[in-house]
Amino acid sequence: MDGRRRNAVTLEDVARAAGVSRATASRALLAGGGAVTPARERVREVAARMGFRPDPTARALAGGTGTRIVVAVLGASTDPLDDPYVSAMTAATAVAADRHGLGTALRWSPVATAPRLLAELAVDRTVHGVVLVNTTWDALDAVPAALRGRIVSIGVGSDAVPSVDVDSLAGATAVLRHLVRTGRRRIAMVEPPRWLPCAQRLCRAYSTVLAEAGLPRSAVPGGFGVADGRAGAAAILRRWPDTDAVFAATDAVAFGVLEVLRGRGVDVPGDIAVAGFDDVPAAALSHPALTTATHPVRRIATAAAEVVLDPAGAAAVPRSFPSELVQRTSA
Amino acid sequence: MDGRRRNAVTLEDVARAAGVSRATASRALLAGGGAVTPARERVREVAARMGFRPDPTARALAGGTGTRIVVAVLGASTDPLDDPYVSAMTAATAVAADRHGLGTALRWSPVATAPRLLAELAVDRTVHGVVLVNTTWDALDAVPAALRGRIVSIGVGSDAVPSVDVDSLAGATAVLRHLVRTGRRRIAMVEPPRWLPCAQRLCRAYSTVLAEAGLPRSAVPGGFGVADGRAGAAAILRRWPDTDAVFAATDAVAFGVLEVLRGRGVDVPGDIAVAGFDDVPAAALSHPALTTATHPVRRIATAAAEVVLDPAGAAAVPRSFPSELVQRTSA
DNA sequence: ATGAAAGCGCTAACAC
DNA sequence: GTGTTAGCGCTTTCAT
Repeated sequence: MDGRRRNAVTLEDVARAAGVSRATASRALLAGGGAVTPARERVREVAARMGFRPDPTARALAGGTGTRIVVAVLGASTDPLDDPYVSAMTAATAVAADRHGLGTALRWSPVATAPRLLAELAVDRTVHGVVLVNTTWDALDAVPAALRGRIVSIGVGSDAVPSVDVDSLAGATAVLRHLVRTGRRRIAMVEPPRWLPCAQRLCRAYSTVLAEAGLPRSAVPGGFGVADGRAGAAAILRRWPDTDAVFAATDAVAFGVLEVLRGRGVDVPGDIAVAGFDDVPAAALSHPALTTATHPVRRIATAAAEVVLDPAGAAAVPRSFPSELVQRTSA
Repeated sequence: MDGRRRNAVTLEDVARAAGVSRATASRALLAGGGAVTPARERVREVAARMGFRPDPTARALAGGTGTRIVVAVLGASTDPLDDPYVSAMTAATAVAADRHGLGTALRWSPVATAPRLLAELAVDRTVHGVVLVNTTWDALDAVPAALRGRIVSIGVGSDAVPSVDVDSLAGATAVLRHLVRTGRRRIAMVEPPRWLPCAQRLCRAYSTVLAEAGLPRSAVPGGFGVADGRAGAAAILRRWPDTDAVFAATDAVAFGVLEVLRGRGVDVPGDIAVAGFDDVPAAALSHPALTTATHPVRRIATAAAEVVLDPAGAAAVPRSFPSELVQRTSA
């Protein structure tokens, strides 16, 4: 298309200007906290003055480190692209990676074939790091050794795989306590999918809070989507007609619940309170506006990206984020 | 972290197996539709048999082509990350780029400094191509020559910059005709931001359809977001109390309008019909469910990515996508 | 058309 | 610690 682009100022230039070899210049610029030799300082200064920007591509080729961080989404649905949560996560990662001159890729796999996906990523020379979304225990066990140190999980982690997580137990507890505090006594729940480990905390919170309050349990299995909410609501109303609150495992599920209740002329929150989980953009816009638990998706994604982009500084990255009650009008 | 990763099968291996030099093998694999020499065929066959996957990183270093396609978003807001449309676009691009072993980056710039952003991208060796979102005429004029052939615009284009677009004139016309057909006679509009060229088509559709029907115009300036909808609705009700329909330039704006109407006890669609534009996920979930125009965001993003990823095959990529009325309950 | 050779810009062994 | 020497895997002159 256009003439070949050459790099503005290369390491070679910097080295020459600083009066050292390329290798020394390279080390001076790379070394995290090594000794503070005069040469090192000089190189750094010269590089800064000349506006040297290391070429990530060359770096990747020489070092065998890749050029992209891939967001690997495990799930039942065929396209995580329709999931606002996944899109937001990917976009935030794309911003974070950009700051390091790297790119981001989005790949999806059914939960069952996660091991194969991980194996592929492990041998792919273009992948710099991996962010696992919707992590399962099996997936954690299947992480190849070659991915160690450059993979991070959103949700549950393991000895080998660091994680960035949200305190969903606290968030769910806050939501449920809110329901109890506002006088609800027949609190039903549409559960999250069974295969997602970190979602089980919502079930724990449900059991705990209801036990504390001496209230009866009434939970039905569910999933991630609106359809699960519709089915769940129908089942709940059938089995426990005296239900006065529904805790949905995700906002999408809550929307399904709201739809069914509206269809049956049930007043929300008058007759039945409804609470979701996630605080997607639509939550604030629904009618009634959804009471839910909010999560800093952007900060979570940024933290995860940081962990794989700069393993050295990973220790300084916050790994746990809050899940907090947002009280709107549905509950 | 882990041992150096080497490529499974390199071009060198293929060349040797095919009994030719690396250069020949490279050419054989690259040439689009050159002559069909026996050697070329043999190389291709051998490569396929050996499962050769060219290393995008090496390719980028040698050829000066980059490793990532950057989604450059122009806008007034500080973070396009909160915009579901931008997130979806980025995620779809991240999937498309992945198929070519490349990554995606997301970068934002105020409309005013678009030229600077474009200049930066033009000299950045890591960028393979650019997808411009929310393109303005000024931005098109500012596209550096070095970006020619590897930049595509979503929305308006120019001689130098190909575009992937949606037929928003048709979509808006369909929405407005629907309002007229269902008996609305005082149709107001909350306009899109003035600086976005492709959005002006909605204004054109509004003028045309209303003129055709012999109806009076009542438009107020607006923007992209919920707040613009709130302000717009208030202004409209004040100036034209007999309004019986509102056409909002985006779904978010429509949500703002709905909020105000609900607050004033106006029945939608009984008293006033409301229609949006875009069909974001929340549109189907709002109450009343939003009548709007739907756009295949995913296909649009994929097409745009394809244009910059494979300029040779760009001619075969669909460049215009439909904008179609989705009738729900708000109008 | 093909091969030999020269890089792309950087990192990493290896000696000193 | 520093310089020297090899590459990383591919594309692209330049001769032939």
